[in-house]
Amino acid sequence: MSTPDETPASYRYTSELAGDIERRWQDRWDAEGTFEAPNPTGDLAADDPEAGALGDKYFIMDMFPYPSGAGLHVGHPLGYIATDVVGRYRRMQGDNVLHALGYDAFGLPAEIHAVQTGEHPRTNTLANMDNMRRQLRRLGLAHDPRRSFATIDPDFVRWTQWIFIQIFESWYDEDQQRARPISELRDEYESGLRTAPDGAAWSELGPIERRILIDSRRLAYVDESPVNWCPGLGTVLANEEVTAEGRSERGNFPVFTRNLRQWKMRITAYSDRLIDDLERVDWPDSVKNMQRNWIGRSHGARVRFDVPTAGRSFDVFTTRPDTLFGATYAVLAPEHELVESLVAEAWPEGTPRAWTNGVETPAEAIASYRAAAAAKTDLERQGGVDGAGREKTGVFTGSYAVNPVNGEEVPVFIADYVLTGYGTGAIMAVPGGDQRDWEFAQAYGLPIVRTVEPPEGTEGAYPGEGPAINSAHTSADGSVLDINGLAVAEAKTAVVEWLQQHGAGEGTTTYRLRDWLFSRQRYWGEPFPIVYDESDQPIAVPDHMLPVELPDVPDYSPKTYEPDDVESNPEPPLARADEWVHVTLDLGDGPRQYRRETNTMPNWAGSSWYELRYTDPHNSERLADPENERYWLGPRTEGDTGGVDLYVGGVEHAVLHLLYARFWHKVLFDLGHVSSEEPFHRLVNQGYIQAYAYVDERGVHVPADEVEERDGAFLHGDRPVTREYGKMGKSLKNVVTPDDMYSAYGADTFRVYEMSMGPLEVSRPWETRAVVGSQRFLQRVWRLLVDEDSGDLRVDDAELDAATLHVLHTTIDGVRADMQHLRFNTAIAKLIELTNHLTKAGVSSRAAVEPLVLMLAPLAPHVAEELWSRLGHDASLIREPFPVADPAHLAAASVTCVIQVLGKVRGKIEVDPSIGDDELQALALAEPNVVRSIDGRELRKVIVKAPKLVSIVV
RNA sequence: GCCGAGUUGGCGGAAUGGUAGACGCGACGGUCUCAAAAACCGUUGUCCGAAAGGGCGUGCGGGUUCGAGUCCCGCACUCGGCACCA
Repeated sequence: MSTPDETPASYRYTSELAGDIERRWQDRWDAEGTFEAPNPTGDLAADDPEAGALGDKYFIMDMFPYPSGAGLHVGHPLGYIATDVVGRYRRMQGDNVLHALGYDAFGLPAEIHAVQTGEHPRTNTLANMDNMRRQLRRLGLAHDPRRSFATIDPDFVRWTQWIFIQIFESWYDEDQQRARPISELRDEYESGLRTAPDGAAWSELGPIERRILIDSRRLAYVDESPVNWCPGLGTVLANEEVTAEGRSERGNFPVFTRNLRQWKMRITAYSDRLIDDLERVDWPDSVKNMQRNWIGRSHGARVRFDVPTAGRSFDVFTTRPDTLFGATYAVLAPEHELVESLVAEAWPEGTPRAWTNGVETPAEAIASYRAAAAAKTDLERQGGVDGAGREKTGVFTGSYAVNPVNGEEVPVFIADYVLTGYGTGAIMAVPGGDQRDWEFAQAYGLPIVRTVEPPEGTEGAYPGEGPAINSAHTSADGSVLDINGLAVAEAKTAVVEWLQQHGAGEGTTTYRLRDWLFSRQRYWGEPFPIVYDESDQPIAVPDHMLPVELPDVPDYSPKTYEPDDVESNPEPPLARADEWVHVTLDLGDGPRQYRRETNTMPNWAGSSWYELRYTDPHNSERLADPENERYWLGPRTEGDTGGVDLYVGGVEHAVLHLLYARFWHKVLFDLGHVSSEEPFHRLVNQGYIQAYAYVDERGVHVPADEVEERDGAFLHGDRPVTREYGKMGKSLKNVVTPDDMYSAYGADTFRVYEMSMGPLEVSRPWETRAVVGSQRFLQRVWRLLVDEDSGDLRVDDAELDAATLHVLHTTIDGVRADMQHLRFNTAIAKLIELTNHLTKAGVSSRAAVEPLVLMLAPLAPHVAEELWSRLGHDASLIREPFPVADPAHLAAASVTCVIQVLGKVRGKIEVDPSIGDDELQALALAEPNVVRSIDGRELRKVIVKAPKLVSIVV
């Protein structure tokens, strides 16, 4: 039992006191609308809008969270705290800061929960959002609460669907390199300015043919083509959602390539702009590289190979037209559309048995090879995760094609090492220059011709640089192509030129990127604003009928199948909602029967445009008023892309969300709906907070907080356990929540600790026992200002001594620089040094502690506000100017000069900062230990960098 | 295989080409206390030395420089992305 005289100081900065302070200030901020950012126009405009009164803007965004049922662990807020520190710092610079947080609330976990419980996914999602809001509010984030939203809000869905319609109602004009309204394409067809790809005139087409022609050009279109079908999930998936192992990113089910009729978005039209505009944004190189890689632009040539016996030709794509003389056979992907027309009636005389797979006729051999390829998962087809050493298989078509540069007849194979969908789905095979072709040639006894001189001792294919060899031919018409001796680059140019002149090919560019598969067979997503009429062609739902809301259904799951059931077909849950699917609508020509699209959008839809909605979250006329969009996102200088000033989030979205959002934003830019060309101007990837987990000898995880470290060993009770490093998660029993930190230390300590652990971009392990260091720091600051026993203010108005002035102003200078560059860890270190100096010097002067409190405010806002108010200020410090260093106090009274002899430090002397070179050299040479080190040797060179360094060479 | 990032004490991490290890955790010693906790003060890369001082030290091997964690060349390892992409 404690007695009164044992009671600890009642005004110590404990977790209880911190909690009281934090809750009090959070309530006050809410009540006063402290973080509301005024808009130029609309419902969030300032009450007394003077022209230009808003000041400079700064728009900060976090990658918004998915409201998971598990709630937050201490890793989640890292980025939110960092952006909050920046926002608070910018406010103290006088900026109008837009910072808010919404919720990315459609998605699979809620749907799975709904399937299991029968509860509508909205119910559970809203409950999860409430819990997250509570956890985040306690952090004291300076968000404008009026601008929060969730992607499932009917108002938000309305504009997601509206954007879909914009994309649906537009086409990509390759000449102008931009999207244009589809009506302008129709006009061009009608006026004869443009003809259909097959040359048919508009006037000759029937109404349905016209619609099909137009529909085929839309940026959002329905298409039957190979897609990733995942029977285990019952849905199709985008390429970006399939792992390298050919499985679904969610659930890890096998994925099969199937021809299915699905919605796609023509993101490939933007390939060049998506690559080129990366130069114009301030993003980490790693993310830029991942996007470049993913889009996969490669320059090369398209070469036409004629097949005289079939009266057909096919194009191949190659990045190495210089090796064309070494093309000794050609390969088509098994799915290539020309395969059937190239298959010979019978095997030519003398066909090697290996080429036929022992089958009687080419048709049968091809059919069985194609069937076998179709039944394989992508992984099986690739023969393993590692590309090396995959066994090459294929079968001869029975036909020969003509190599255009030398007239040689080369056999045409199909083989599954050639992929449909990349390039032209057909290759010229150059075994001398490509390892895969080499392996195939070895297996099938095909000739190998080297066309680049390999280094001595080369075995196998040589894909490198070198002079061209074996590469000359004189055609029947007497024209000569001779590239022997040329280096690769020149040889490429020469061959492409020759191909162009002879109508046999041309230089071209291909991309790895495929169009974005946009439909999902799920319930919990945005319905498509699309209906079909009796001709089965899609029609956009008119704007005034938006949003198209999800119907209530008894069963939220799509039909799922055995994970490896290749023959299964997608069946979305909405297809079973008969009354919703079949509707009577008046689309301008009287009430008619229509059928609704029953797929839903992928959960990337909402995050593809949410940056826009923050700027004008309640606008019911537009997705954002142009004036508001221009103010917050518009370009600020000539050539600037515009976009969010700072976007912080995990690197896991490098090629998913960030690519999709850029694509949508560019479409909206082309169509004139936004003034910015890129959504996010500056991107920072925060690291992950990781954690140790412990496994006992049975391989079972034990609670991490019960493990003790003794003599380098880890023990759970008396049982030894082994340590693993990785994620924080329930199953690993190593979760630490923000709530744990709030109650043990308070939100400010938690914030300071997370920011002090290391650079924002770096992943690091969580260590709860180190948090106390940040608490001690805040306690020392508190103690500088407040008497722990009486609670009285200890601050006086004494003048600062020179040493304190110097420390104070170098700290201000350094902290400002660190804040500018998001180096919060070193900013905190400097604030700790200042605090320790003041503590040691016994200084509690207002002239020192006021700047300290202001500098602390972005990092530990609650305790800073509390101290600021105790210092006698009535108003919040949120817009108080951040301290500015006085250059007069940046120079120290004395400087430590380092004296090196032969590059080694041999002495240190304290000198006046304004000391001259000659005087300093004399002092240095007189220093006893320096004299001893020189040991009478002759001075060959003395480098003096006054006042910090003298370097002596003997 | 290709592309990118990284490798510094027991741990997290600091260092415009100029004192390597700021700041914090931990550990050790001390003050206060009957005692403990908290708080506060001090020590803490390593080896030799009583000390003064000296040797070694930023993944490895070279180089540039009066001087290299930092710049250049080569290599190893770790992490991330892509990958039968022609």
